[in-house]
Amino acid sequence: MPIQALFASFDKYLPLNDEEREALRSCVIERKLRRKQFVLQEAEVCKHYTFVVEGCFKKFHVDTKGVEHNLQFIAENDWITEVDSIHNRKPSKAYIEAIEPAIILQISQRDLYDLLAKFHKLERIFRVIIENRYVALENRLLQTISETAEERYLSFMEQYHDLASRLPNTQIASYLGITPEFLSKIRGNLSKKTEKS
Amino acid sequence: MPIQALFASFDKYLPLNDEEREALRSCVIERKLRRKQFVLQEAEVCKHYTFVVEGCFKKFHVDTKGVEHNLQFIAENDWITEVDSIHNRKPSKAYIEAIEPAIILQISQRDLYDLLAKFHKLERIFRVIIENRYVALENRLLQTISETAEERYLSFMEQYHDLASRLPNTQIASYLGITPEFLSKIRGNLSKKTEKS
DNA sequence: GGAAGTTTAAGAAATAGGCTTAATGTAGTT
DNA sequence: AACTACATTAAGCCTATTTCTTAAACTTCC
Repeated sequence: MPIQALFASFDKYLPLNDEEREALRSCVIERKLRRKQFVLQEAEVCKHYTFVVEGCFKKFHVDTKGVEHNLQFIAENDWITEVDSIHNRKPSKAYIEAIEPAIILQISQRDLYDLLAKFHKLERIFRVIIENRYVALENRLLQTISETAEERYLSFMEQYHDLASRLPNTQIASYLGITPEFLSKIRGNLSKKTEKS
Repeated sequence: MPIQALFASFDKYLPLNDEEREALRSCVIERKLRRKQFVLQEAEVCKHYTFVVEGCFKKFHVDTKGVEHNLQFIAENDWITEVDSIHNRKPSKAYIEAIEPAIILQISQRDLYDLLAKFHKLERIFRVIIENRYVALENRLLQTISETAEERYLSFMEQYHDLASRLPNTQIASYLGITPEFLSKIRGNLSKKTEKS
């Protein structure tokens, strides 16, 4: 049952009681997605908080020259959040797309607000979720600002080593802000270095 | 009274009642800082949530080569938050330093946790505060990733135009990830462009 | 099994942004 | 008020990092 994954994820923060579980269960919608399907497209207002049960997503932005920039990868037991769009009802600046076939659980903005108002515990859990996201994002910014492409690649591999093998290099390159060819060059250099030593 | 600024800031999210105000007042500590004083230093564990009543701060990171990278500026009616450090009791990776003489209000981590546990409304306000921070940070990342130095400068001026005049160029350059000399070059180019048209 | 997409490779080319120096300007401290 | 320590602008040269290009080999997917 996919919803068990959601409960388990919450329980890591604070264990839920039956009432809270029931309330959650009654407003969660399950969806299956194929590769390349979108959860959210640019200019659309995000209507759901989305929990990933299975599969992997990329969140990306298309710049004025038409180039895609991967902002984030989201996989199992993690939340897809387009914070500005869902809370402030603004059109999204980003796309969110499935890289693999996926199962997700969605809660509508309306239902989420009711849940947060009714259960202090859920409000807390969602505060902590967003805090964790904030920390991850700040680390990402730090890396982007102060590291070379090679260092960023190494940081990425360390942080996402489980995911890395599931992702095509083009996607990783877009995350790192370089071309796939250059990523390949970096890998070549690194394997030369390790051979020597 | 500095604490009025804090109440006013909260009231923008959700109006506080007397009990909540009293609880807040009883655990808030006021501090005055001079230029170049630190609120937090690297490797230190952040012990307080800090609200800026007056003055302006920079949050920065020093890389392996000793170069400073400004992550963020924080001014009046905004919160200084070192999320990872305060919540997970980890040593901070960043420094937070006053650029101007400042007045701040601080709540200890312990007191904050009590407040959040006791008052659902405060939990909500702090959730929304961190969400807003997240949105700002995501925009910053987007700019860093997909814009040229000149575009980043223009975005910065748009977003922080009130602050910009209070900040020395060296600080702005460090935020943009370029040298002060190059920032000066960008400004020169831009004023040439506008002269022509 | 064939088409479409990925990865590696390697050399040439572009350019954004750094470095240096120097002269002038501005603020903070005593 | 004067001294000092930073900040800013400018200009020319420079180069490290990436991109671009082409091509061949390898995968994955329907």
